[in-house]
Amino acid sequence: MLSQAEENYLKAILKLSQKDGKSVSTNAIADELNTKASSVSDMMKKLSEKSLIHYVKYQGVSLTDDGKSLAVHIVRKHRLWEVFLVSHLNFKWDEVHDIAEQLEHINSLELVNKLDAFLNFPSFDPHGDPIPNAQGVFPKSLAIPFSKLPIKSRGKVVAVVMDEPSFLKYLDKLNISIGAQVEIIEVNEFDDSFDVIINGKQSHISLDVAKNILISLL
Amino acid sequence: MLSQAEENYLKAILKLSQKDGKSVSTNAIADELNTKASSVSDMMKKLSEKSLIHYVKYQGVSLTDDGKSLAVHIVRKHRLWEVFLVSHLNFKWDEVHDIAEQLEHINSLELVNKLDAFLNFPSFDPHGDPIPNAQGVFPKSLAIPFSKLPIKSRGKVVAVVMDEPSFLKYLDKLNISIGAQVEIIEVNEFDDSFDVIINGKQSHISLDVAKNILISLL
DNA sequence: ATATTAATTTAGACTTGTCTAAAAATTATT
DNA sequence: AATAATTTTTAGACAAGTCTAAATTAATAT
Repeated sequence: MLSQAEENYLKAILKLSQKDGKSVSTNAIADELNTKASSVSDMMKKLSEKSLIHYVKYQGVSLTDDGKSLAVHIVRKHRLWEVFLVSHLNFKWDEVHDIAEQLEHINSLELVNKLDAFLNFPSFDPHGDPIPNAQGVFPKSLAIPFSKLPIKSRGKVVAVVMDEPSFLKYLDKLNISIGAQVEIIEVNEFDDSFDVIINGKQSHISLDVAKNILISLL
Repeated sequence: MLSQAEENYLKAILKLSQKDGKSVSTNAIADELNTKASSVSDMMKKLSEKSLIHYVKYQGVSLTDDGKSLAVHIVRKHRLWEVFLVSHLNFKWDEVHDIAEQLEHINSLELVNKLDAFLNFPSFDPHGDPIPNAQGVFPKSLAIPFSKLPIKSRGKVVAVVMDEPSFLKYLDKLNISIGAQVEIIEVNEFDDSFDVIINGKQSHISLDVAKNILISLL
């Protein structure tokens, strides 16, 4: 049985190692968890003793198979709860993160699997992030960043990379939601912004925003 | 913001003061929470500092208005989650306690109230225990113990007093569930047991069991 | 290749919640 | 009412998780 703190560290390491390459640095973890590097060092010792991470002093860490499957399971819980909150309790997609952060630590395999069934085994959460199945396997998606969508080809929004509420609310304002049809009509070189069409209506977005929207080609 | 430990103490004090009279003893709390009297003493100081209990050394404790409303809110969450687990996730009534014990500590007023609405504002949980509303008011019920049901008058099971899984499973075996029609046809003085009719079928239960089943007269 | 800078770890301290053992207060007994 | 038994509290210790400040290792720059 892991503590919530330990679970949060595993999750952070998973997230960072999925984003970047292999080994994750102490500082990166401290950043991700808003804690201090010294606290991370302490915890790395503990997780290493439990064989959940590979840890060599000063060399960064990576998850063991055990650690990874625990971390993936936490992500699974987080995302399933997010689906529940949005699709059954009428939360908006920018409101669910903090609550799911708590719910992900509820401990009951039976609960998770029954929730999964109740929700009809969803493959993606409200932000389009993939939900691992009971075996820990992530569904594949061929999404590309909106910023890489070839000019004049049409795509469908399938996910967002960031899930900060402020960003999600901004997307709401732009009328961008999962499933929206989009197209780039022009790239403005001087400020790296895009003229785009969203569900038929012309609009304008920055590179930073475009990078955080994932598209599947139509 | 209270810790889970603090919340559990408040809940225990509420439970004990609802059962017995007024002031709750250190030992009773220790018993209820499977902890030691010395740990209780420590925590009583802390809760008292936060004005959640009235505490005079060696005199037992009682909840303040603040403490009581917090405790009631935890009970509310616990019971709402139990309803969800049984009515939407197909758990049995003897399986939900431990999971609800975890879920009751999830912190989000909005979540609780949306869950309440989603469940259609239930008044009783799967064990027949009353669910306080958002204002902390418990629904009234006129239930009496099965053991006090007058002979030959018919009643309906509305709640159980104990919620230990073993007891609930035993009730399942006897075909006793919330809503079952019951009647006492004879009291056996020599062993304080009852000959009863449950949903039309004759059966036999002990005083201990009968005391833990609550009935409303039909 | 050595000096400087940055990253990481250690040492020591603090908080929360728990425990055991001993002391103090209350309650029960005769 | 004095003593015995029980209950409750205190004192001191410990584990988990965090922090600051100092020390160590690694990386970078001259």
